[in-house]
Amino acid sequence: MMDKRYDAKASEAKWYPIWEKNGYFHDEPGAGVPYSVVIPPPNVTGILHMGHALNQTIQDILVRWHRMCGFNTLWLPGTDHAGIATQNVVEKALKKEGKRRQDLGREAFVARVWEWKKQYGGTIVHQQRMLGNSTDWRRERFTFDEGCSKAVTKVFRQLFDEGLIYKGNYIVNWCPRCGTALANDEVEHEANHGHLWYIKYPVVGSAKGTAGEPYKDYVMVATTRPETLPGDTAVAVNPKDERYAHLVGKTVILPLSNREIPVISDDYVEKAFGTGIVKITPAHDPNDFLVGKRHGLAEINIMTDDGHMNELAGAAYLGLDRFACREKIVADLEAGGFLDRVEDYDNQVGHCYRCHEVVESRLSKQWFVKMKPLAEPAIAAVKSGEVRFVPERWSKIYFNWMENIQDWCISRQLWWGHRIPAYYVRGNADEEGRANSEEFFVAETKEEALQQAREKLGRPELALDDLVQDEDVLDTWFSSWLWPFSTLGWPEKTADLDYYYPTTDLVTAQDIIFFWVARMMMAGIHFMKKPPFRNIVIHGIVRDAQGRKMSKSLGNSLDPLELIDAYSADALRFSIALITSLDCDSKVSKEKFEIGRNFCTKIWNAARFIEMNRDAVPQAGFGAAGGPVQLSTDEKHILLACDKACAKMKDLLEKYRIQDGALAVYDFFWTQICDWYVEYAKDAPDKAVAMAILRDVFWKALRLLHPYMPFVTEEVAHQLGFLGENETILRAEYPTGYTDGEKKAWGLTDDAYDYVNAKREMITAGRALRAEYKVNPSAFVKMVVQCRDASVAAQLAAEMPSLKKALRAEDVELATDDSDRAMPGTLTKLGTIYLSLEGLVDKAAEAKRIAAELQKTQGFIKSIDAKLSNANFVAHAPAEIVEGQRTKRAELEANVARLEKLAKLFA
RNA sequence: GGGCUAUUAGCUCAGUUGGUUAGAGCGCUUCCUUGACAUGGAAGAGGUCAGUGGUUCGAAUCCACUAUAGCCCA
Repeated sequence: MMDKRYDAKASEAKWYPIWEKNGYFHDEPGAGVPYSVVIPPPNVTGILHMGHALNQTIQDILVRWHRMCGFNTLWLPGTDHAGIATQNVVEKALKKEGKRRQDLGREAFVARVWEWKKQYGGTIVHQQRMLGNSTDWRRERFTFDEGCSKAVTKVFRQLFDEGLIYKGNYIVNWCPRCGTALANDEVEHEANHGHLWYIKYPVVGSAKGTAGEPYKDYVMVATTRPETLPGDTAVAVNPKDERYAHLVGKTVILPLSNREIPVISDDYVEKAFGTGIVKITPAHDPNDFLVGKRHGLAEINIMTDDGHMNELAGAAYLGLDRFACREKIVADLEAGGFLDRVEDYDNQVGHCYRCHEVVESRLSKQWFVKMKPLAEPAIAAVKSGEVRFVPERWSKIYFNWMENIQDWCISRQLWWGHRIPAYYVRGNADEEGRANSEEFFVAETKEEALQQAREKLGRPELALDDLVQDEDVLDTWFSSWLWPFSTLGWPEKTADLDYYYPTTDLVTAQDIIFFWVARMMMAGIHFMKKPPFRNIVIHGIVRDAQGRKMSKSLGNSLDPLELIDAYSADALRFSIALITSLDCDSKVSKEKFEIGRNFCTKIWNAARFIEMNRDAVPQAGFGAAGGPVQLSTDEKHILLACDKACAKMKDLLEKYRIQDGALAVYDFFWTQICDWYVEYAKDAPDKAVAMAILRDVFWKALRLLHPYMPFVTEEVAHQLGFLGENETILRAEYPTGYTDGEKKAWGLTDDAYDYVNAKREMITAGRALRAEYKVNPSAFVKMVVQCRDASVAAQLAAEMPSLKKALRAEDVELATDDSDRAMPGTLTKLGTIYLSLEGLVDKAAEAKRIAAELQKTQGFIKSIDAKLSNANFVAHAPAEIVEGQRTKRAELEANVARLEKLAKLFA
C-alpha cells in the first residue's frame, strides 16, 4: 500500500546513493554511440546557486534522455581551482590568525590551500548530488589535479615553442586588491558618474602669472583621472586640429611636477572630446601606452602594485591611495591656479570580476598568448557548421569577439595555480633571478630546462640549483580551456579520450562564451585537431521576479538547497525546466516551484489509484488472455495520446526545447491521463483492460518524465512494480510509442482519436450548461444529445456509463431526429447537447445565449466570406487552405440554421 | 560608438518554414470535500500581439523606422 503522501526527502535520500554506488552514471568506452558532455566546472570555493541549478538541470535532462535512448553516455563532473577566489578565501582565514601569506612562505601557503580544498572543496560536488545530477563521479576531475596540471605544462611548452606564447612589458588590467594582472575579459565595465577636470598646462616660454592667477598662455587638457598627472610624458592633439597646429613641437610644463613635456600630434586624439587636447600617461592607460610607443615617450609608473602612489609621483603624494591622491591633486591644482573647471561626466569604469575593486591599467611584464592564429580555425569551425550554437544567434557574438581578438594575458601574480614552466638562471639578469630576468627556458621539467640552459648558454657547469622557476602562476582559464580533453586523460592516449572526444554538447550560460567556450574551441582544435564539442547550447541567466540579476548584495538570491528542502529536487528541476527558455533570461520566484511540487503530488496520487486497482489487471497484454483485443475509443485515445507524446518528446528534446518538453509531458500526464483517462477507467466497460492500458501508458509516461524528475519517477516505477528491485528507471528504455503492428491490431486510427476529442468537447459543453444554469454540482440531471448521425448515437450508446458519469447525468437520451427542443443546448461536432430542465428554462436567458452564439458564428462567417470573395485569395492561397475555408463556412452555415431555429423556440 | 535581444491575458511565458476569430501555467471569479489527488476537481472572465509604415490574397509571425527595457563589446 502506497503512503498517502509522497515523501520526496526520503526518496531522494534513498535513490541517489543507490544510483551512484551501482555505477548507473558510469559507462565504459566501447559499445554504442557515444554521447558525452563535460560539466562547466564550478569554482571549488563555490556553493550551488540558481545558475548552476539551471545549467545542470538542462544537462541532466539531456544526459538522462540520451542514456535511456541507449547512447553510451558520459557526463563528466569536476571543479576548477579558481586561482584568485581560492587564494582570497585562504588569505581571509589567515587574516583571522593575524597572518599574511608572505608570513607562511609560498610552499606552506600552497600546502595550506590544498588543506582547505580537501576540507571544504567538496561542498559544491555534494550539493550537485542533491540536485540529482547523473554525473559520472568515478571520473570527477579538478583543474589542478595531476593529470590536468600535466596537460597545462605541456600546452604552455608547445605554444611557447610554436611562438604563440611570449613575455613582454605591456599595459595590463591590474587589480590592486588581488595584486595580480587580469585578462581583458576579467574586467567588468560599469557606468560611473564621474567628472571631467579641465587642467591648464603652461606653455614653455610664455609669461607666467603670479600665484592664484591663470597663466597667460597655456593648453587646456580634460581628464577623468587627474591622479595620473605625475605620470604624464606628453600632451597630444589631433594632427587635423587646426586650433592647435601651432602648439605641436612646443613643450608645456606639467603642473605640480614642473616637468617639461612635449606637445605631440596623434590620430588617436578625438577633436571633439573635452578640449581636443589630452594628456598622455603611457604607463597608466592602454591607449596612451600605444601613443607613447609611437612617439618614443618615457613610461613613468607612478603607482605601487596595491594602488598607492610611489616616489615617482612626487614626495607630496608618496604613499597616498590613488583615490585620496586624486583629491589632493585636484586641490593642489586648484590652489596653484591650474584647474579651470570641473564638469560631470559619465564613463565606464573597469572592475575586477572577482573582487569588484576598480581595476588599474598598469605597465608590467607579463606572459601573453597570441590569439589570432588560434582564433582563425575556431572561427572556421563554426562558419562551416562543424560546431553549432543553439540558439544559432550566439554565433554572431562569438564571431564578433573572435574576429577582434586580442592577445591573452595569462600570468597572474598569485601563488595558487599552475606555476609558469619558465626557468631563469640565478643571478643572470638580476640578483634574485626572478621573473624580470631576460633569459629564460621553457620546459616541462626543471631537468629539461637545465639541459636547454646548458646548451644555449654554453655553460655545462650549471646545476639544478642555478635555475629558478618563474614566480607567476597561470590564469585559471588556461587550465579550463583544456577541460574537454585534459579531463579525458590527455596528453596520454587513453581509451576515454579516444572514445568520448569530441564531446557532443556543451551547455553553458552566455556570460562565459568568451572566457571559456571560445577558448576551449581554440585549444581543442589546436591540440586535438578537432573542435571539443558539436553543439554549444547557450541558456539564459536566472533573474529574480523583477528581472534583476541575482546577487548577494541585493539579497535577492534564491538558494537551490532551500528550494529542494521546501519543494523537493524534482520540483526544483521541473519548475526550472518549465521556465527555461533558451532564447531569453529566466525570471524565477518561489511560487514557481509550487508547480513542480504539485506535479509530483499529482503523479503520486495517480500512482495510488493504479495501485488500488491492482487486482483488475490481467497478467499480460490488454485483452483477456489470448482473446481478441477490442478496445474502447477512450482506450484507443489514450494509447494514441501516449504515442504522440513519445514522438513529441523525441522531437522537442532533439531540438533542445527543454521547456516545451516539460509542458508536453505535463499535459500528457495531467490532462490526458489524470483528467480524462483515469476518470474513464473508473467506469470502463472492461476494467481489467482499461487498467492494463493505464499501467502501460503510465509506465511510458514515467519514463518520458524521468529526465526531468528522476526521483519521483524512480520511486513510483518501483512502487507499481514496473521495475524489479535491482533495476533502475534511469537505465530503462526511453519510450518510442507503439509499433505500426500494435496500432493496427488495436485499431488506433485518427478517427478514434478525433472522435474522443469531439466527445470531450461535447461533455465540456454539457458541463458548461450545468454551470450556467446553476445546477448543483452534486445533482444528477437529464441530458439529451441530438446526435449528428446514427453512428454517433450508436457509439455514444456503447459508452453510456462513462458518458453519464462525465456529465453527472441520471439519464442521457440519444436522439437522431431533426426536431428542436425548447431546452438550453449547445452545438458541438457530434451534435447538439441539451440540458433537460422541464419547465425551468429561463427563456430570456436562453434567447440571449443563442443570440450571442449566433452573432459569434455569423461574425466568423463574415470573416471567411471576406476571404473567399477576394479573387486574389482564391487565386493565390494554396488549394487546401481555400478548401478548408469553404468547409468551415459550410459547417458554420449549418450551425446558423440550427441556432436560428432554436432561437424561435425561446422568442 | 558597434552589436545582440526582448516587448503577446494582471504575472511568467508558448506561438518552429506567414494560413481558422492567438494558447498554457500561475493569479482572479463562481461553484464543489463524489473512494487517486483541495499540493485537488468543474465552469468562467481576461489580449485591437509596444507604436507607425511597408511587403503579401493574407502578418503576432517577414522588412524598415520609432519608443521602451535589458545585455554584450569598444
